[in-house]
Amino acid sequence: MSYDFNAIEAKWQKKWLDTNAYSVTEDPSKEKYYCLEMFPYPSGKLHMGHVRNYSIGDVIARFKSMSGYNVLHPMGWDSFGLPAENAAIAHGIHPDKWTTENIAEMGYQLRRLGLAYDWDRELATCKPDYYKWTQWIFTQFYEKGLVYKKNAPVNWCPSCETVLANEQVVNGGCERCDSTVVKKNLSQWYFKITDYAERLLEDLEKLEGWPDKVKLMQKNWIGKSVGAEVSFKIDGSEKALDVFTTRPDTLFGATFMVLAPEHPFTNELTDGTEFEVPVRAFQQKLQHLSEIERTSTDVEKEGMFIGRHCINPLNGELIPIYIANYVLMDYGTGAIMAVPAHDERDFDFAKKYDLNVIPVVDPENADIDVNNLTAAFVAEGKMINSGEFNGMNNKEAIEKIIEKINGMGIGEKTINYRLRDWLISRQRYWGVPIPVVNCPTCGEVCLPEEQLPLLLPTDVEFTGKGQSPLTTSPTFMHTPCPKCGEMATRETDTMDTFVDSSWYFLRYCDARNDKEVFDKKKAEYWMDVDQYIGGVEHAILHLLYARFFTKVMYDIGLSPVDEPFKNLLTQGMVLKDGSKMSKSKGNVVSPDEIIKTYGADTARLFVLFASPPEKDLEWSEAGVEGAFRFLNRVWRLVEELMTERSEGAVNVNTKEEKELVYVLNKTVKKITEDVNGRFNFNTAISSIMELVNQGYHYKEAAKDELNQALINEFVEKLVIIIAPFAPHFSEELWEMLGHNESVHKVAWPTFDEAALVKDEVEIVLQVNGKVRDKVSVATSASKEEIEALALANEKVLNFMEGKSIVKVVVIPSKLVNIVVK
RNA sequence: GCGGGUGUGGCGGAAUUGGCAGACGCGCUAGACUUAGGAUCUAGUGACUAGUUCGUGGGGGUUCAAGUCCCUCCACCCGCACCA
Repeated sequence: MSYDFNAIEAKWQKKWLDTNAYSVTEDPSKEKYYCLEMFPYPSGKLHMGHVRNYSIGDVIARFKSMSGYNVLHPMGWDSFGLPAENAAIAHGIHPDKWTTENIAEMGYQLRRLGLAYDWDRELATCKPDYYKWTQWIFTQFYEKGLVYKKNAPVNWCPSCETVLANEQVVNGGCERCDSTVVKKNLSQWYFKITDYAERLLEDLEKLEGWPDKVKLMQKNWIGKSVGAEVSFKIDGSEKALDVFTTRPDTLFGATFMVLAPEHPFTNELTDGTEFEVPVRAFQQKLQHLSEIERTSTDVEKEGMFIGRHCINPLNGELIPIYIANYVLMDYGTGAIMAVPAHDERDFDFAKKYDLNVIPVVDPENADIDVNNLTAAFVAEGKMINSGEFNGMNNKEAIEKIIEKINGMGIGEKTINYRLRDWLISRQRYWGVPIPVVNCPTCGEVCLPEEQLPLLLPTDVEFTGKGQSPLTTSPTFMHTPCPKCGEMATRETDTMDTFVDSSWYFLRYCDARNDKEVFDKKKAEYWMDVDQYIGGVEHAILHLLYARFFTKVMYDIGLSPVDEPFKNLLTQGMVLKDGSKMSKSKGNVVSPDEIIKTYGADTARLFVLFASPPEKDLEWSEAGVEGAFRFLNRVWRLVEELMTERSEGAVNVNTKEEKELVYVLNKTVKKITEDVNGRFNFNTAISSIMELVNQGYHYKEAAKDELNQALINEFVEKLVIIIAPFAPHFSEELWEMLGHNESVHKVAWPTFDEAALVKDEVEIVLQVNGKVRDKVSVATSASKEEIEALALANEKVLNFMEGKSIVKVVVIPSKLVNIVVK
């Protein structure tokens, strides 16, 4: 017979819900703890990744709460997005209906897992009471000059028929549907995240509680390069070509210039010349390539001379101008000075087109042989072929040459970032409408706060083709200009859903506020998020955008902090048979089924026990059964010991009793350390298992002479320390033990340091580093006593026979190593 | 190509400070209880040539002592990918 998890879980879930058990308010007398898991997209059903994510968060929240913190642990829905709209197109269900139903279903599943959320703060980004404030924040950013509209070549997914941010293009394909992304010229809205590039980079250092991996990924994504912009006069023209280089020291080695084929000078310099036709052909060819074909390092470098030259400002040499596929328009100035001797890419290109190679940096101990170069020399060295700079270390020359060109008025030190501005326009319905109208007289006008929320219209057609569905709504499109009252047209783009999730953690602080975005006082109490938990797939996108939003809102005076997440835990994936659970692979295990068969407590316990949180977790049906068996084992033990206990002071006499007290204290210490910041839930649970095993041993050994006060302490502490992991189970046992208050309101147990000191310790005896025997020694024994004991040990003597002692190493309370020869 | 990570029994994983490798769980073996056992309890379970043996991806090194530190090689995973 197993314990009746169905009845127990239903009973306590109802009670927690009816009593708002985990709802919190600001309480200045208590220290706060904000525990947050990345909110889900309501796709239909929870998957095991959710179960894992939320189980981890729940243990932390419950543990912190029992440790005396005022814990904010909210949940909500990232509920705008494409799948809802695709469902509308495919099945004729309105996205709002589809989403609402999914939220209901998944919300039920979350409650079924027994997660300790403050449901009073539940939010959904697709609801007007939330997106009103997303729109309002947009207008605040607009006022600060951090939002702008620009006509630019953008990443276009032909299948989703929408624009994608750079971050949403994965291997040249759409992050969502994998279709090949193409470039398209469109007028689009951007957030000026590049204005914050330096701070987003610098402040990574503040984030001590973040995994290095994530910080490094963000650092690389921001991609700061320090260098110089240099102006090269074009021969036979008044114009000059600007290039960015990180190696101004190699200026004398520039033997050709390369423009991106889209560079405005390309056409300007070739129009009406013999080069016009071939250049156009080359441009056309590149345009038809996908992003990945265009930019992959595997693609062979290709280009052509366009008939003109630049003049090297330092030595007056004429340098031919090329266009080539490997120079990108949207980084730096879209043009480079090519130094084949010291840059791999330029070297490859020069080899292919037989261009001049002039080395200007020599390795310290050898001379470069120009004629036999097989690769560019990219390391540090000594300047050569560089006029007045010869002999200098090249690092030093960087500074000197920048000084020089600065003095000539043709260049200066510059910093470039790989990070691009954040394109937020989406030609889609199911998102936040951009709160802007285009007025024939006033131009672009943001809606004032009293006109927000700008609601999504309902009279739209979902064709899945062409422009934003909002253009099909006659009631939406036309409106008086908020400034002059003349008839104007609305923006029809909606915002990228990453905008919605960039500030939701702030809204949780005051989720029901309909007067302002949130009460700053409340945000001051709760922010920052003490622990954020989610998948590593959000290492760049979501986490970078959320940091950006928080910084801007901090600068505007809205957010009390300029970094949102103090500590970040990135949990691994849930795998089955070695690969990620997916419908197409047919290896999905549904949380519902597991809960039905074993209960939520078992499901939680398994995902926490099977693997440390940041590693991938291999699903195992046998492992789930093991977790279930363990809970039953605890249940029986508590049930059997329940009647054998009595309150009162614990007197410990027998060896068995001492051992139980020792293990009990050790376990409390271990779990506290494992759960608190280290998040080793797997070892925390294994130590509870050891404690339970010890409980059985004690029961067996003591038979009829059970120490009733000790049993009471053991049973109660056992139930308490299991509480964060198996909340319903422990709640029921706690009630059976005669308590009226929830076990989750009980203070986390402390441990007695003194109980961890044993009278005797086991010492390992080694001869030449190999274990030969183990002996029990009084903990207080001196080094000399231990050594004497070791040297008198029969087994040790056996192994020393006929040899002489070289050295004896004694580590108190641990081991003795006798080195013999 | 660049950057980061991982590698321990039949399996998932422990070993937090250089100090007994394999905690805990799964699986397996045996016993007890039982009409029965896919329940439960108890015991055992790294390998073999059974040793003063070998063993943490391979090879080398430092140390009285190495999964842990150093060098080197291999395999797999993740991120970025012509960023001048």
